Amino acid sequence: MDKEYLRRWFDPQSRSFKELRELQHEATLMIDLRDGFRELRTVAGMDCSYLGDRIICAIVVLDYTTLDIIKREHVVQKVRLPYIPTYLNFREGCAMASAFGKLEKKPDVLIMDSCGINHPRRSGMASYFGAVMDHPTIGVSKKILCGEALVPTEVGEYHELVYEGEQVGWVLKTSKRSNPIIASPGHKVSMQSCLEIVGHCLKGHKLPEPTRLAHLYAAELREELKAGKGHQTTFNENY
DNA sequence: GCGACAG
DNA sequence: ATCTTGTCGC
Repeated sequence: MDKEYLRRWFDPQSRSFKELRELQHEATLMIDLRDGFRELRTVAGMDCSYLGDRIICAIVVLDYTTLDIIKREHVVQKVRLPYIPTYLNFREGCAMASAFGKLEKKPDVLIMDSCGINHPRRSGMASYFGAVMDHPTIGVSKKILCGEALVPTEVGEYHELVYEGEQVGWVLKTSKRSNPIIASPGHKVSMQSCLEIVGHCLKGHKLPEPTRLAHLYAAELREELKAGKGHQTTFNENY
């Protein structure tokens, strides 16, 4: 994945929304929803936080069996696009690709704080990123972007999320007090494996460990930057 | 036109 | 996502 390749897929600069939609469509054509991993030894979670005009992307790699942390990486960049529903991949894509690129050993599967195929154009961040990077991904979010589902009320209960007559993910009740979460296949992960992998990573909290820990790490880095430690922290502008 | 809408 | 105080519950 050279810089030019990443720029083409993730940089929203000087591009119209029509062009961005065409890129999403192009990525969608590459999506494969069959399991594309050989074994599950590691799983990573990736999430972003913001500070002013900067975006902080954090990634945490865990041992799949024990869920212990193996590695953490992050990058800080300038934000290039405001938040616009259904175009999140172009807001956070550059930072995510850069942080992911820092990992010498890629995780067997990557869980992202976003949508997978549960997207109006089947191009949620997890699906778009997975297809472009050709890596197994799963999207986990806290709100439904599109689709409908029965509301699970008992911890452990889950239902199919359906959009335009097709199942695009799952809605799961993961903890007593919190609202259900949504899990959707991104790329190279089947609908069944998506449910099993996310279920395996649950540890009593609302979010699965990979994403929960990445979220905490991103928030931690944000506080460090705010405190002025930004210069001794990793600076990684552009891709 | 109006409301909804991942992070 | 971020801005924010107290508050209820395991």
